[in-house]
Amino acid sequence: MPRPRTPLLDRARIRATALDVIDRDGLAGLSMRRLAAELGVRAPSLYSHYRTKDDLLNDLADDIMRAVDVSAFAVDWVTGLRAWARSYRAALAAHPNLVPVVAAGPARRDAALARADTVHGALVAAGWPPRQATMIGASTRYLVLGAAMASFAHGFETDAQIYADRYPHLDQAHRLRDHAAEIDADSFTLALDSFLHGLRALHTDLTRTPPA
Amino acid sequence: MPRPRTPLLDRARIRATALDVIDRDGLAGLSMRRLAAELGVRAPSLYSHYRTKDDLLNDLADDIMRAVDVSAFAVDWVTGLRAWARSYRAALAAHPNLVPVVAAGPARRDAALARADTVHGALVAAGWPPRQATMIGASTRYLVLGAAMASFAHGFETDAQIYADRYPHLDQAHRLRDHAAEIDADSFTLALDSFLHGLRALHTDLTRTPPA
DNA sequence: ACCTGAACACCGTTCAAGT
DNA sequence: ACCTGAACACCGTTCAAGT
Repeated sequence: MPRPRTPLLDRARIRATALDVIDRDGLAGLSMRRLAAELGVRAPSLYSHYRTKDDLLNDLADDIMRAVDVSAFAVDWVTGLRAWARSYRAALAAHPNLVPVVAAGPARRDAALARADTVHGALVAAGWPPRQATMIGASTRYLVLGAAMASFAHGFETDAQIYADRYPHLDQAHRLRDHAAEIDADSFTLALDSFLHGLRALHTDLTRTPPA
Repeated sequence: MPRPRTPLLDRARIRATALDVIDRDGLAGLSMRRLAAELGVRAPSLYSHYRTKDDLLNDLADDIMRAVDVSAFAVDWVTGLRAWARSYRAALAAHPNLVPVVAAGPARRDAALARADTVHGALVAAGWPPRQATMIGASTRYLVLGAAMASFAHGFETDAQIYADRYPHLDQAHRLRDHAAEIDADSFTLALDSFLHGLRALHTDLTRTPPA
């Protein structure tokens, strides 16, 4: 089948199908050949639309980042930070198999950088020194990506009871496996709230003691 | 070359060489063929010692985890938690290319599970309810793995100045790229201290209000 | 401009064969 | 028991060829 009047592929359709495959079969389940087959086409055709598989994956990650909401910084920096972190986590949880790609770095991703820019600007506007603002953004990112990546649910997903007798203290933890998703959510909330609690204390000190 | 009197390979030598290759060329740089070549042998020989590449990678991750120190829980739970988190982070920073394997889950790793068991036991002994102890362990793991995975240094390692005009607030952040490792270290400390600060407050409430 | 078959240089893993 | 060559079923990507 040579070039048809109307193209068989476009970037949006390639991305949508690629994301489906990744959600269904995992990141390792996506190959250019399998993706092409899913699209009714041969692998080399994809290279007419995406220069490399890596470019495609980065575009998918950028799509994910577009769902992250930083609008709550308009209220105040604590509200903004909490809402940012929570929507960031939700965006990743919607496509857990793609998290390693997102974690690999925002280097070339517009949506990720635009949001980082907003966060940094809002924190500086709230009185944080630029370096602290950078650190707060980085810390929050650690927490969100760590929670998405190292989720309790994922960590213990296989072979459950086996450890019970060898690691007595983990027995409790393992019996909680059924509620793993809930534990992940609560652990994230605990970490985020504690973090914000500490930051608020720091910010108070900061505004009480003006820079010399 | 058929079977020599003394075996050419053993698991320890395979692991040492594999870790060298990963440190030097990245996780994607390790293939069974390249590893075999480095060891002066053919790829199939490796399967006489390791059942799969995955088993080998998990053994490497377990080696890393063996360097993680949980002994400070003997002092008190805050000291223990801080020392655990810091030595965990240091262990990962020593082999950053292996972090994705560690993050993928401790499911089958003795060293990781033994440490998780100690942490959980120490927290419960300090008066935390088992579920809270699980959450604290999970949260700390999020933070450590997130910091190792989503390091600021790594995220912006390529193309620096390009973003400066497009994302004005990030200009500062990018000019700090030279100190990226330092920013990562300080961000981790900030997040960890804030987290522990919040936990201490929770623990005080907990011991003041005994369970009904 | 977009899709194709064929090809290149790789993968992880299996297996029969050698000693 | 340990190592080998050959093979299987894959990869990402390139490229000349077709329309």
